[in-house]
Amino acid sequence: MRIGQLARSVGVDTQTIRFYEREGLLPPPDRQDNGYRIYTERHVERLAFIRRCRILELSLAEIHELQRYQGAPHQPCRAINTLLDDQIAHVQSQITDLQVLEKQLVSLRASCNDDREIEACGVLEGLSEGSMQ
Amino acid sequence: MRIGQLARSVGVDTQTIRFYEREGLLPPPDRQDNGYRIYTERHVERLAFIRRCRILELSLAEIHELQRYQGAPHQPCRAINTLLDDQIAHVQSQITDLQVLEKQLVSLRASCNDDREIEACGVLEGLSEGSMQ
DNA sequence: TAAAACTATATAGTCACTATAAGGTCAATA
DNA sequence: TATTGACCTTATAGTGACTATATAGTTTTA
Repeated sequence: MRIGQLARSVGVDTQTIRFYEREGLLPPPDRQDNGYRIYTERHVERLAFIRRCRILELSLAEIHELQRYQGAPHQPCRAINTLLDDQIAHVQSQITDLQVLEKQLVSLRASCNDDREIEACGVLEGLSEGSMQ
Repeated sequence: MRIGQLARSVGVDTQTIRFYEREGLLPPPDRQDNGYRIYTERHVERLAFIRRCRILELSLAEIHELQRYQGAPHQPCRAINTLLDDQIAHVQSQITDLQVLEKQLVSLRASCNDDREIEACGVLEGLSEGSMQ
């Protein structure tokens, strides 16, 4: 299949596919005489793998790492689980940070309604005078 | 004061200060004969305002917008509150997304322990076979 | 036959910095 | 006096994961 069909079947842009190839995440496929890339089922699977990892917000470097593990099937899988544990910890800390941020924003928002002049706006005041922790 | 002292007093890098100046967020200060920037208390306040906004994850464009409002003190402050409401909504949706992500990661992680070979690793299997929703 | 849909490469833009290079200025010290 | 070190200047490139644009060649469809 050509790049457009691969793109549609996995749900990514053709540009993204070429980008993954340049980055070494997707092996360079054979070419037709006219230079068009021709992909196989293997490529579909490989690209789908990448996308699933991206949905889980693994970085391209981490995906690269996972691909290296795939090439060494008889090694222990501890490193894979560590990678995932790190990602879980990272996501959890992001959630915590955002919850703090939300509280700050909501509290700032509560300091004003919509019927004032900017001069008297509690929000701008709060931001200007550093009444944040 | 010079750029280093401003940087220390607000807790940013000198590069970041010059960057904000280039971006139009911080007004260009006067210069000494040797070309060094000299800052006033006004600049300290202005920079601190920017940093407080950044802590709340407002974009530089949004901070720019807030600064424009500061120059029009007799306009209604509805737009400011809308900006904040949008930011709150954005943060809340990020939190929701990350919570879904965390569930997926934890569930994937539960499919393996550390004592297998990569070939049998439940994590890699889960990622490869698309057993995700 | 001509238009449309597709493919190719190369290059620049996004965001908010951060890093690096290459150099000028100033005060204190050897 | 020479030099070290801390500070300042500008310009340019890099980060991550794409996304957009420009330009051109090819295939398919009307």
